Amino acid sequence: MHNRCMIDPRLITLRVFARCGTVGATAELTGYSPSAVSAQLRELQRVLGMQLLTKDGRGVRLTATGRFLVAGSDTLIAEWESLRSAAMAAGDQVQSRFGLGGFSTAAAQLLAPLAATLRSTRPLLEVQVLEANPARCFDLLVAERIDLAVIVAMQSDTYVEDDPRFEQTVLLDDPLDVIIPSNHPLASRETVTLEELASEPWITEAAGSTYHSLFTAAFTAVGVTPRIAHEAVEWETQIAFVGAGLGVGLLPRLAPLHSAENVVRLRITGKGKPARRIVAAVRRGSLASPLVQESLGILQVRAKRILAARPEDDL
Amino acid sequence: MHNRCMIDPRLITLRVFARCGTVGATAELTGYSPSAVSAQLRELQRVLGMQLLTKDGRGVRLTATGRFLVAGSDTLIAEWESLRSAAMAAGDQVQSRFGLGGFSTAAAQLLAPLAATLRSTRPLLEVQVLEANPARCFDLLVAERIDLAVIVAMQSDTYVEDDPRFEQTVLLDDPLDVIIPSNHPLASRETVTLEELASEPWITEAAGSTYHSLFTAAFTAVGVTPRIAHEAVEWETQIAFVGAGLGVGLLPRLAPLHSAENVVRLRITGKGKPARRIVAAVRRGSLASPLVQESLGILQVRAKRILAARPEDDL
DNA sequence: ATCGATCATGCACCTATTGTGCACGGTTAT
DNA sequence: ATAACCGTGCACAATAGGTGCATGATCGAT
Repeated sequence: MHNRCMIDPRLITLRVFARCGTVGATAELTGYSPSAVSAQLRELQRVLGMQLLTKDGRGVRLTATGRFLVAGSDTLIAEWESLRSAAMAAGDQVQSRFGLGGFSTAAAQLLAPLAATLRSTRPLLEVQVLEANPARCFDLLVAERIDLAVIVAMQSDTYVEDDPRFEQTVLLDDPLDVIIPSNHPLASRETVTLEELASEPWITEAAGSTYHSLFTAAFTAVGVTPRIAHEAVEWETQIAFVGAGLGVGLLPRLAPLHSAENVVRLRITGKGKPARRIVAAVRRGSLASPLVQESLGILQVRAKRILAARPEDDL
Repeated sequence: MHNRCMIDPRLITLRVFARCGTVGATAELTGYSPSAVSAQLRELQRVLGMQLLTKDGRGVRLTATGRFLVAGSDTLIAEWESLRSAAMAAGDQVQSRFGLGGFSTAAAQLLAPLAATLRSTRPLLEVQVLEANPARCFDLLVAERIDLAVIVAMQSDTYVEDDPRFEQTVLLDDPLDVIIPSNHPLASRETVTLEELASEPWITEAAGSTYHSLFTAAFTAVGVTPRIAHEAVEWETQIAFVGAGLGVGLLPRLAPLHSAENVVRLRITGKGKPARRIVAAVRRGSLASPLVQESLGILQVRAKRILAARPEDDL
């Protein structure tokens, strides 16, 4: 289970620490115990002869040298990933472990089939799927726990498109639909605009969550300020709220609506066509790896099939 | 004493193996036992999931994948050295170990003072000097046993100026003199040309040795084919041979002639002014390291002082 | 062909690196 | 003041990783 990476695991630990800021969180993310993380970082400083950490309140903080090292290590990691991938591709070799990460519907609709396919085409490959939210997926990528993540990219999210640590591939744009109670005046319509629903009570996720920013982005695009009446965490909960007549909500096309008979799904028309973008992310440099290539191919096919299954859709 | 490097030591071992071709030689060079090297390479293949070695007769040989990996790892190592050096420089940090390598007179005249200076300016730095011939110095650099080498560069040698693994700095050009018996007809002269000594019996090192190629290069430059009468390994032996009237020889200016009273040293004039070029070599990327910078500075000063001590010389 | 030399590797054994679990001291929030 | 949190040191345990020797395989020389 240990280092499949050529870079000293302690440096990886330092990188994870740089992301989450505390020894405890680093331990949780890497799978080590807090004392192990502490010892690793101490050893790293001793071996390199650098002071990387300083006491800061009840925690520790990276020194300037530490930040410098972490920042510079990005290209180092990418270089290694690139080399490893190229060597795997050049030698027609097989790797033994492959970690996947993803979030909710993405995981269900894309990762599960991918894992199943890989399991059949490469019987002796050990595939592991971890469900985690996008932010954690990136952490897991950094921590080398997973090799590929399928995540939802926000337009206005903290993650930047050109992070030197990752490479991303767009899989598909999943449009957001509106779900309203079946006894709603607009329930017989095929399509609506967000403006028409401006005065409705909305149901969304808690502020700060992954989908809340998607929600607000959709409305700011059309210049409407929605009234948020309720908050739900799971899609199922939100659907139940809508079914109970508490309000209306946004639901990605990929999220199934099977169990709710008193809720209808309407497509959104107008200038603001909100969508969530589903992308695959890998560590920078690993794109050339045969397994990553194959996986991306499978995901692309799956995405195309999903798009094709839609009746007559906007591109 | 172990990994001061962030790159997996097993990859370093693989790189050393790529240079010397046998497990035994790799073990000797890295300081491990043969079984350890064997186990390391086996582990490396298991972890990476690549077949890097193949049986070849009674030995093993790199596969195409293995060669690819080794070739690509050059930039990876350089990248790390560069990062480490930059971090050291940025953070005003000190490293604890510093390995020097060099050859014969170079070691004596340049490395010894350097080591002494470093020992005084950085008391808690552990300086280690290894005497080794140029080829082995490069091996030791690859094996991370030393960090800086002072070696003699041949014009027509196997090492290439732009090896992606090393960076080299010219320290000084050390001209070759002629040594002849003091009862020789030309002994009263100040200078001679190689043409004048074309028919003399020459004393040099065995073919294939470091200085033999320097020797032949000097003569091919003036279009003369010398008659090699005797072979000697040490300068002292050669000088003794000349003193005994067995022939004449070439001697670098830096090699001292103190103990021989019946031998005279003559400068060479004419179009072919043979010289050996003394250069400092480090792993590519480590030039930015404060210690390397300081060391190179000290060496340059020392080289300049040596040049200045010469009466009136060719540039 | 035979013998010896050379080379890689497996095995038994040992060392020491490295991880865990728990307790402790310092720091912040209530 | 008390409680919660964070990082670290320590005893102990696991295991990765080392050595030394014996073994098998191959090549060169007599």
